Amino acid sequence: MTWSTRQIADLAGTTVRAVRHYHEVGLLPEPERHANGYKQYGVAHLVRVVRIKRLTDLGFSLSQISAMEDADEYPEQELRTLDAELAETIERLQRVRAELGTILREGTPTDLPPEIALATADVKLSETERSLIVVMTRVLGPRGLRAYAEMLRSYRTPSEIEEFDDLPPDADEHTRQDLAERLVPLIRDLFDEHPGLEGLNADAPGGARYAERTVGLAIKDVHHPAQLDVLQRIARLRQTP
Amino acid sequence: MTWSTRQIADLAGTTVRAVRHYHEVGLLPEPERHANGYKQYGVAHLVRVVRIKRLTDLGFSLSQISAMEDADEYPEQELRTLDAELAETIERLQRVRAELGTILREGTPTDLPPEIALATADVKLSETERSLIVVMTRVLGPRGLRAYAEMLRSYRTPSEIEEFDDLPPDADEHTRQDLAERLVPLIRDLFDEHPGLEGLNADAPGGARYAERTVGLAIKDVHHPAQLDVLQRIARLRQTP
DNA sequence: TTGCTCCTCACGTCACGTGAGGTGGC
DNA sequence: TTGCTCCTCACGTCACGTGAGGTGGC
Repeated sequence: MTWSTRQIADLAGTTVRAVRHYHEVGLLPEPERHANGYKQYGVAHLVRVVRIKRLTDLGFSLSQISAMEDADEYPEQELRTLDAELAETIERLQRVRAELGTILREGTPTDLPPEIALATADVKLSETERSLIVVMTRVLGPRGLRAYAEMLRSYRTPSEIEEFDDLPPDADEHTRQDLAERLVPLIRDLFDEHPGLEGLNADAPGGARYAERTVGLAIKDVHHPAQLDVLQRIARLRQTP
Repeated sequence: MTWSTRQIADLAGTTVRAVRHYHEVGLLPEPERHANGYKQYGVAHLVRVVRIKRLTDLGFSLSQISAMEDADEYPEQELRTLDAELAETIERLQRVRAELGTILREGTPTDLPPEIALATADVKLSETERSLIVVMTRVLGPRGLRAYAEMLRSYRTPSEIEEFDDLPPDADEHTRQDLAERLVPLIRDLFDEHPGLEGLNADAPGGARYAERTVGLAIKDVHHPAQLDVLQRIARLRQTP
């Protein structure tokens, strides 16, 4: 008598499968059956399913609900914990929305962290530059990142860097030495204009050495031998003025 | 050369298992391997994992990310859709929090819908009464529910109803008739004081007939034959004044 | 016989988590 | 030999969704 599975599901505002699932996990006792094997639910079952539905809608897990039924006292602690979790989730989602807002307003790329993305909003960068920026964002500390972003804000790829990026792998020594010599002053200017670049990796989370090694590996990975040779020449030129 | 699985995972701020999962679903190409079978990731892989991490943190699913990589144009539509979904989620969670707030402030039970829970906040009810209220909340429409809640607000279980709830299953005819006769005027008063009770199920979502049948079944379920006999006597008494 | 409702397996979903069992270089 | 890191299965998580295949009464 009374109700079939579909009927309590509809009455409780849930699905047939959910009701069966509550049987499976032991949250809802199985009712008696009709001669043909059909389940027959009563008011007590409906009350339980409605309760489960209410609590899952609030955000409780089935095992929490199960524990609360067992405890059988007013679940104040659980309610407060859930409320705090919801507050945290809401805050996180609001931060995400704020970020989505900037992305949509500024048309910033989706693959860089917010600050850096904003700093590079109206800067054209090569693939290589973008890749190395990503690596930087992963090894720098907050202060280093800010200094780096500040530098990027006024950065415009010089034609010499374009030359460097497009350097043929078989470029002869003269070409490489010449390019190195023309790059050195640019780098000097960059450091002069942005003193923050000096101690860039001072607050790197993994340590300055780790940051340095990581960026070094990245640089080796994205450049071919001729380009690496130019970089070595630059290093030598900067050491012996 | 360059990085092991653990190393890109750490650099990207994710887990080794996540990186492997991205291989499994085809979001991340497998890198070359060292002689011993160890994977060797490069900058391109790191950039990709960081991008995936950013997008999943924003709330995109892996298949959405996959589709966005294929499309390769600025995913404005997707960003807007996600933003709208987040706005909706936030609103829902805020409603839930508001409800949790009332529950915590008023100490209302967690198994009744908000309005009704408030209406019955300082009313002592028997198990049977509570069960039938739950059933009512599932069959009434919004207007019916409001009228019902309004009635409950001033409801105090009369001693005759307590008698009815505690009626022994083998109560003799005289007892049952006497109880029925004493209950009739109470019910009349209830309807007189709350005219809204008249068309209670007029806006029931499943139809008035369905609501009536459902509540009828519920009443049959929670009472024993002696009690049902009293209810029949009441019905007869009310029809022939 | 056809439709409709109910039933019980049992695999699928999503983004990984978590061992189990084995290998390679110090 | 012991520790550490890496590897590949492969099952587990959570709350159900979704068929597959079969039954019972009109």
